[in-house]
Amino acid sequence: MKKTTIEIVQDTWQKTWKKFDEVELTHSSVHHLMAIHTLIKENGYARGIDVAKYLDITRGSVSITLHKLIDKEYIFEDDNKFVKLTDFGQQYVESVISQRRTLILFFTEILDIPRDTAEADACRIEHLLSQKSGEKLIMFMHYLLSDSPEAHVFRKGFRNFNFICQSIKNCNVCENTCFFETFKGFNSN
Amino acid sequence: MKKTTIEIVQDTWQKTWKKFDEVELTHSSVHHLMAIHTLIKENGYARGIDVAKYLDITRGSVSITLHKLIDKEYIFEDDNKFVKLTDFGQQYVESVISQRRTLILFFTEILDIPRDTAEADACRIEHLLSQKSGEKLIMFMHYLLSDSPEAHVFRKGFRNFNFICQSIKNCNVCENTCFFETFKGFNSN
DNA sequence: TATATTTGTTTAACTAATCAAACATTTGTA
DNA sequence: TACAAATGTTTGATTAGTTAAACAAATATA
Repeated sequence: MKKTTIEIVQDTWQKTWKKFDEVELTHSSVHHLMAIHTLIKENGYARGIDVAKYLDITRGSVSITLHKLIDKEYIFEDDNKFVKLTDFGQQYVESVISQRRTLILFFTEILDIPRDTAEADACRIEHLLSQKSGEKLIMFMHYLLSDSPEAHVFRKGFRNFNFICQSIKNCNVCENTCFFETFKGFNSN
Repeated sequence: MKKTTIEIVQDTWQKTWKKFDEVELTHSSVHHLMAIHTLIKENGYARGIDVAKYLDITRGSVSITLHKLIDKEYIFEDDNKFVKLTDFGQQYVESVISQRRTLILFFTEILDIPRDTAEADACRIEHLLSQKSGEKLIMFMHYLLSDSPEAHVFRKGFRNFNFICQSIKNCNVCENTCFFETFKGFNSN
C-alpha cells in the first residue's frame, strides 16, 4: 500500500519532534553545569548555595538537580562537599561553550543582532544543536570571519544587502504570505 | 561598590537563562499547532484524534493541550468540534514555518548536514529564535544563496575550505582545548 | 432504532523543575 | 565549647506534559 504524502510527513515528524526531550541534558541541567564551570573559574570553588545564587533559584531546587548530575557523572563532590566537574562534565561544558561562542559570534558579527538578544538566543539553542551542525557551524564561522578575500567581499556585500521580496512564488522561505509581513509581532524578545 | 567580574556575568545570565521558559509557547504546544496546520492543509480538517495520531501521543494529552491553545486563542473549535487556527495562530504557524525552512536550508545547503539531522535540529530551534535573529537569518540566507558573484565565490570557497586549528590562543571559539578534540563524543545525534 | 465504535474528557499517576518551609547538618565565632 | 548562622536536604505544593484507564458523548452501522 502506497503511503500518502501526509503519512510520509507524519513518519518523519513522529521520529523527530519528540527528540527534544531526549536531549542528553535539559536546559536547566546544562545551566547548572555552566554555572559550576564559571564559579570554579572565577572563585576556585562551587557549592550548592553558590549555584543557587548564580542561577537565582532556591537551594532546594539546586540540591535535587546536582544529585541528578552526580548520578549521571557530570559532577562529583570532593571531601569538603564542593562540587567539581568530572572529565566527562568538563568536556561537555567546553563543547557547549564553543557552541555558545560560535552562535553569539554569528548573531552579533554577521547578523548584527544586539548583544543581549544574541546571548539570549544562543542560551536557548547552544545545547540543542547536533554535533554535526555544531562542528560545521564553527567551520563556517572560521571561514566567514577569515581574512580571505572571498569572505571579505562577501561580508561587505551582505552589509549593503537590502532584501525586498519580489515574489512568493519563487521564494523558498515563505509559503503563502511574506515572512516579513506575517512575522511582525511575534517573538518580540 | 564596584561589581566584580563574576557579578556582572551573573547579572547577565540571571536575566537570560530563565527566559527559556518564558517563550510564548512550549515546544510541545508549537508542535500541536504545526500538526493542526499540516492536517488541515493535507486533509482539510483536524480533530483531537488526528493530532494525537500525527504526534503519536494520547488523545487525553492532546485534549488538555488543545484547551490551553484555545484559551490562548491560537485555535478554536468550529460547530462540528473540528479545530481551526485563528488568524493569530495562523500567523504564528507561518512564522515558525519560515524559520524552520530557513534553518533547514542553512543546515543542508550551506553546512551540508544530512537532511534528517538538519530537520531534527531545526525542529528543536525553530521556535526559539528571537524575531530579530529570525528575520536577519532569512536576509542572510537570501544573500548567501543568491546568484550574486560574491555569494557564488564565497560558497565555492567554503566548500573547499578545510579548517585546521593553528592556535588556541588566537581562537575566538575555543577556550583551553580545541573544540574539534573535546567535542567528539557529544550530542552524537 | 439499537447497538457498536469512535472520539473527547476526566482522573490518577509519573517525571521534571520549581518554591517555600521545615528540618538537619556543618561551619564559624564569641 | 556553645550557640548562631550558613548550608544542604527533604517534604508538600504547583505547573507542564505525558500515559493509562474510566467515563461520556457523538457517530456509524446493522
